[in-house]
Amino acid sequence: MQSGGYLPTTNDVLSNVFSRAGALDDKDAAAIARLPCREILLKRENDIPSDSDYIFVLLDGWVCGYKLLSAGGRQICSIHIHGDAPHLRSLLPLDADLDYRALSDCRLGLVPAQLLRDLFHRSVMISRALLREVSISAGIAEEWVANIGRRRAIMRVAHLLCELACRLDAAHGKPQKAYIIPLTQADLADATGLSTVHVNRVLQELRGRRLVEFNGGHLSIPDWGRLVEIAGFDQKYLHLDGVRCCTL
Amino acid sequence: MQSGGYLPTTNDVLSNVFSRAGALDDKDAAAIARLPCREILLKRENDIPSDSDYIFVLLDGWVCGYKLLSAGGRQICSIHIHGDAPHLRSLLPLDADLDYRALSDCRLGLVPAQLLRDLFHRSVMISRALLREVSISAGIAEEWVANIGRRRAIMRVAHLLCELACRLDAAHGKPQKAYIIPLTQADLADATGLSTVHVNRVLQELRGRRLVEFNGGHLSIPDWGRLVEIAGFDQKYLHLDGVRCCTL
DNA sequence: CGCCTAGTTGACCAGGTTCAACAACGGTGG
DNA sequence: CCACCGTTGTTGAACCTGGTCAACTAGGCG
Repeated sequence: MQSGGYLPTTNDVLSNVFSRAGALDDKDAAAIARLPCREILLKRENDIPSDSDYIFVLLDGWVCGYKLLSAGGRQICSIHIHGDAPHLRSLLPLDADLDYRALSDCRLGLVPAQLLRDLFHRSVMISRALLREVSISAGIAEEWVANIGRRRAIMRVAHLLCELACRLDAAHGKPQKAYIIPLTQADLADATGLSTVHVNRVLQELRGRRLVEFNGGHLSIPDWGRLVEIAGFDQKYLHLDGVRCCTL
Repeated sequence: MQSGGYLPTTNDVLSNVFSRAGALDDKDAAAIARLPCREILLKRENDIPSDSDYIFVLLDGWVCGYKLLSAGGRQICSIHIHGDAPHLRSLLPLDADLDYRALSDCRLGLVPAQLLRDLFHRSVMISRALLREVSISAGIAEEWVANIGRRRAIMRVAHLLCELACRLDAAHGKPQKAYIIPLTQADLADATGLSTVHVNRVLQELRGRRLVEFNGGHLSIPDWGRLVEIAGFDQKYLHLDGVRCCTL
């Protein structure tokens, strides 16, 4: 886990997520602040127990949503950082499509699903916010389809790193000089549809071209402009409105 | 276009989509029935004009959501059939991530976006239904990520055909003997992240193994069980609850 | 008839995979 | 303190899936 001094609570994260679509009124804000939450710690590589009575939000650390294929192999379909609430989708009575796993040691907040569901039914702003979240995550998945389906290996990896850098900038509210990204090369491979060996070679190529340094979970991007260019990256799909993203 | 005698109206389609998450009360049903709608015809290969004042639903024919990449090439990220309302997501004031294009001649229903937005703000059932739709489409996009990222060419094509067959079955309310799928091999290629030449070879292989006949837009599946098996297909992610899908 | 689109085929090529071995590192237990 | 182990990253060589290019066929339609 990486965050500095201050530790956000589960209620903070929920209130932040729900107000992204527009300010909440006092009643909703109070209801969210009153939700009884519980925290748990999870070690890297552990699956998040899927308990349909609770929704988790990510307070600190990294999580991915993944699928194991019958043919063998794993595909990571989504990556989440502190402050994300990917699991909100499970408020709907749809079977879970994804399993979630900790990519780093992490801290999760658990909220009783039924209470959130009640909130969603009562408040227009909250249902709108939820819709917005799910809608954005659908857009990200579609960008991943395009990334994996139609880009070369080097572009794929560059594109993913661009996305993660932008989202970290947004989460911190300002452009970062360097990033802590606790993914292994195997994780990158499973997220980009490549083999770990090839991810390794691609990273060397990116390093050789002075575009990216990625070592031991530490990412730095000496030339953001050129990286964006070769990745074909356009951050619009992330909808990080308001937050100026990365250095231009 | 393919549907037989009866022609659903835009209001029919909306009411059907919105009641998938649970029965609508009389007030909502009436409000939907009262929405003023307009129909337009669109020729194959034409983009659907993106007018943020209107939401389109697909009354007849096929449509895809796609992206053009800066590196060149097109990726189809979603495919839609009659009765689908993919564009509902644009009720949110988020920039459109996808462009939509007719894969066949088709008939669209246009609904004033603001009226739908009002409905969404007033009705819990409708907001829930919308969330459900968007959530399912996110799940489908994630399955596509896994399909393109981690499956061989033959599995990818087989998987896509399985998905389309299931969705057509569901749209018609019962398993079909054969399917009309007006996609070219180039369309299949852009949806699966392959080249058209390779899609051609894969289709020959599938035909050679007596698993799939696909010619001139006509699909038949002599051995559904084996096709599902080699595709690694599991229809759960489509959430076509209630409709028994395809022949087992 | 000529044109355009969709499908088909062959030859060649390259991007990426696979396998295997090894290096670097940190953690753990004796 | 060191030996051992597991994990992650790195390298090389062989291989192969799938891409590219180019030519050709078959229909459909003005």
